Amino acid sequence: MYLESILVLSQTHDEVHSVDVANYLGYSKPSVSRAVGVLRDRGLLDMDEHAHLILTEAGRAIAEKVYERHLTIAEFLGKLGVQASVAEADACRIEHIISDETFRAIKAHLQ
Amino acid sequence: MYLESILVLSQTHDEVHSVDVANYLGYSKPSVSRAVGVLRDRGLLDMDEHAHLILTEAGRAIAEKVYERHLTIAEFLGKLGVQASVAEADACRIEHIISDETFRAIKAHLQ
DNA sequence: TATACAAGTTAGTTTACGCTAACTGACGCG
DNA sequence: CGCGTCAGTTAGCGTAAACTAACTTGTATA
Repeated sequence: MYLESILVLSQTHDEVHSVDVANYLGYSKPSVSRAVGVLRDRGLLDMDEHAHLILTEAGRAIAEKVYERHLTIAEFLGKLGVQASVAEADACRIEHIISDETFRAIKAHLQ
Repeated sequence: MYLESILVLSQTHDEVHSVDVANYLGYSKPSVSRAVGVLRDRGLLDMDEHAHLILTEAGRAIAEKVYERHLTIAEFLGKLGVQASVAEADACRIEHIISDETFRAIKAHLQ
């Protein structure tokens, strides 16, 4: 979720700070600070000297995978007749828990 | 998940014990014992003098709702072409997180 | 230049939910 | 009769991920 948020925010902001992620997700600054530390330890993002959050290649790959799932699932739910705002919210939860196989089936169904 | 397990087990067992739930879910006895305590405090189940687990009306309602979701989602994923065992596993996770609206849309689609 | 705010971190708390180890109590069997 | 086993509970641990309070630090402005 954090990686995905950074990716999404980077599409509309030149630079992404921890505080932007906190506002976007509705979390506290310390929660984001902790998460950034964990993700940095795992080699998924870096912070430059101005505290801008930069996804590494590995982090960007994960973020893009999750974001693609998000868009696909939300579109899929929309086609099932689910209201857009609800589809968004459910996509946020579903994107993290379904198997690759189920995701591929959903994607194939849309095409 | 616990309530749903008790409902499912009660379909094949005359009586459901904590240890049955533990085996079914692959959790330890203390984990089930704690969960049973929490669910009892919330008025969702009772234990009789022989430690049989009995769902209350409220508990049964939740268990049936979740179980219906499980069956419906698994069937839905099956129709999308997801392998049965994977559909089962994904249904287990999805059933707990989707909104009522999304569930209704899935159910309507099957009919 | 001093102050005040904004961003980020540190420290410590809470809740949830797994676990193991060890205790209690009932029950069957040699 | 006593002993082992099985079910359930208690106590305590670990991790994850949220929180608040309070600290640091850098920057902008009055």
